[in-house]
Amino acid sequence: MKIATYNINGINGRLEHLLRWLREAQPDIVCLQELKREQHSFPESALKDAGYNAIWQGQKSWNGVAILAKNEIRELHRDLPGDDDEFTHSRYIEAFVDDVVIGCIYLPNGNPWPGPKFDYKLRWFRRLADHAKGLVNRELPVLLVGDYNVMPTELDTYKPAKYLENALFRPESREAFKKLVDQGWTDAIRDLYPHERIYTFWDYLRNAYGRNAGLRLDHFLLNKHIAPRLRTAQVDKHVRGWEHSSDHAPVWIELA
DNA sequence: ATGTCCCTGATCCAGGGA
Repeated sequence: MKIATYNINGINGRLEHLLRWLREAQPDIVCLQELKREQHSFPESALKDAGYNAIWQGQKSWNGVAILAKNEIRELHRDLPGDDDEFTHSRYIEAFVDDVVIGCIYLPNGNPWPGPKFDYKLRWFRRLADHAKGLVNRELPVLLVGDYNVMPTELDTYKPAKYLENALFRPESREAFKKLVDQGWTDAIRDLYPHERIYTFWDYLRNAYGRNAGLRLDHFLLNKHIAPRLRTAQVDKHVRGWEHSSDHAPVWIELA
């Protein structure tokens, strides 16, 4: 089983990219982030024609998450539980697909630090951790997949010193990610490749992709009922090199 | 500070977000 995540940075102008990549990669389940499209205008039929069912939580202009799958999708949540008026962004959707529970995550960016956006990121992180605590020990395979907007360690950025004041690399953000993982999750890519520099994002600025000035922001967290099934992982880096691509590349793992 | 790209809403550009 192949499970992927792709921050598409606007599905409006990127549907053809998505379809092209789906054709070549043939993932079984895909988590998408940054749809930047309203709920009613999601390209459901184009994806259906491509062989994928979908559930999604859209929003005008910003955010937006979706889960695609070749098989039946049973929706569990369209947001993190709780009806706090503070959290109005479309950043989480969760479903039961095949034999797994999968949460699709688009964590707030949080820049600039310090400031209200950074505080919001940490509050959102706490809310995710509260929910994750209830999932990690479920007697089911569970995955929390998506754009965490965190580089967990110095290995996850081409130039750590440059990011010390960046919300994606602030100690508070890294600590929040570590606390989440320490609940009992496996960071799939780091587990398979403990010492390699692996990036999933290259900024549009300053020819970052050409210089391989990347960041690892997109992560797969696996609970103990699925971590032993992990076989391989890959970043489809070439997709970032396509014309008018997203600033993220698709990333996938293969499970036995 | 800068660079680039996507989005919106009001003009063919500015401002917010990443």
